[in-house]
Amino acid sequence: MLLIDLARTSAAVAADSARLAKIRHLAELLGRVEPDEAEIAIAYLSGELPQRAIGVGWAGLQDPPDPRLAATATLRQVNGLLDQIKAQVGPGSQAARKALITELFSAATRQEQTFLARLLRSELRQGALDGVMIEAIAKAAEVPVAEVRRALTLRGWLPAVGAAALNGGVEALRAFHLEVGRPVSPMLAQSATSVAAALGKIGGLAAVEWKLDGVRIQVHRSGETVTVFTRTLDDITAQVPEVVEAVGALSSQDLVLDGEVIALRPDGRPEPFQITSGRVSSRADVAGAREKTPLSVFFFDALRVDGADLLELPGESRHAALTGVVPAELVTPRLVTGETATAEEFYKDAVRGGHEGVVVKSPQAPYAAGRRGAGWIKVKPRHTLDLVVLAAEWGHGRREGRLSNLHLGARDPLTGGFVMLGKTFKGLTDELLAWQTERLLELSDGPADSWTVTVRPELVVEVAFDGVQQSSRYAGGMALRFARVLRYRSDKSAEQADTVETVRALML
DNA sequence: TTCCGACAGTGGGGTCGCAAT
DNA sequence: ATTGCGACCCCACTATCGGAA
Repeated sequence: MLLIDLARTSAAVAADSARLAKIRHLAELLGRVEPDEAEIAIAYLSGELPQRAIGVGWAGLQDPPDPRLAATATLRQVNGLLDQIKAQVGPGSQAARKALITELFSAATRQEQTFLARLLRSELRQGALDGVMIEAIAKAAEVPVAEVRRALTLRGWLPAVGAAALNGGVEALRAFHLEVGRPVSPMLAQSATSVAAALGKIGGLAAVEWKLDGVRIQVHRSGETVTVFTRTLDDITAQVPEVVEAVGALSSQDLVLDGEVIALRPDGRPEPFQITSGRVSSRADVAGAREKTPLSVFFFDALRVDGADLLELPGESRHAALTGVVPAELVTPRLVTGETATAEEFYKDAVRGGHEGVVVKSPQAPYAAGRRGAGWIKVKPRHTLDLVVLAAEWGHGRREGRLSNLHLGARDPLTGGFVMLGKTFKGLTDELLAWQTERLLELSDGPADSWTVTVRPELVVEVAFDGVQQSSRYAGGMALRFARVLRYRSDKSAEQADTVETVRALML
């Protein structure tokens, strides 16, 4: 199959807003792909690379060569070049990758170049990724969608599942099963604004668990071999020997567990997320890092215990299996209750202990691998501040032509100026985007550069955020975590905005 | 007919490893 | 030694489609 076939399909998918039409376009293409190219086609058209990451990003794609006129590149050729690009390491690799990118783009037409650039930047922008591709695969292979979803749950990588469906039908899909050593996409949680709201969504009895501010892990054990995966299924076994030892010490030889690693201080309170994150991603001198910043591990779910797959079982049964093989000190603190007051007290305890909040879980829900299931609902406290807009950046994609990303500042009473605390683009409706674009252009005091408009500091915006973290990026040494806009405060002037002292007090 | 679940898109701060300067 | 880039850790929120109610 030719690359141009994919580029054309992608353009057609982008041009139709209806999901069913997108599915038709994708299924039509999958219906004529050759068996040995199915994996490549599915990967590209769902916005990922079979190589996963190849070391080329936004900067590496600047100044593409002139496109050619005839479309002759095949999927096999393109994918072979991507393999070569990924294989470049060591001194001179940047130039070597650049040369291969030039070779790749020189062999592409204009439409193919556009498709490749979007694919390599992970910005396909065709309104279809895995979710739509699953349906397209089912349609093209003439198998039930549920069969594709089930196989994906167990295999974790859609191109492999899709190729099996196209080439082997339902039987090939049914051959997928949970394998120790091969990670499963972790189940994710929805959010609620309060414990009461979360309990309301679950209805009746619920399990309430501490939400620890660490790194999600999935641990597999087969005999003496323990492997640790992250949320995106990366293998971090070498960075977390504490986890390997803890699971290796359990009596059960055959396990798949879901949990969190976190750096705790000697008094048991959590370190800031930055500390845990740094420790987990640090590959050099793990033993030394471990001395300084030991990791603790807590498990909250079990997907497999001693040969039994538990994914389909209710949450309570999985948790019973977990506590059957893991000692209490390695299990995330948890309470089962139907009482709102009891659950709220537990939540307050967690927050007082320095933790993120809680996850409220349905005792009945199965493990919805790879999905944001309604069976898990997280609740976290929310801080708010009234901050001043210092500048705004032009948006991309559907926000093109709109001022989108706001630079947020707190008042500094000492200087009479403002200290930047970060940016946010979240929480804005289309209506608000239109309004702020107009208003900010009125307040503009000239563009700082081609994508940022600086403004007179007059507009006050109420911002919600999860916490304040240390920052080397901003002059005040602080940055907001997960800032989002709640509303503009047209009733307030900049002199009434919150001050840096208020923010600094939140960091302690 | 209305409601709501699932998905895609739009980007945020921080940290590490690596290659280039 | 420092800098820039890519990848990945944490992530919130809105708009939209189409099936469920």
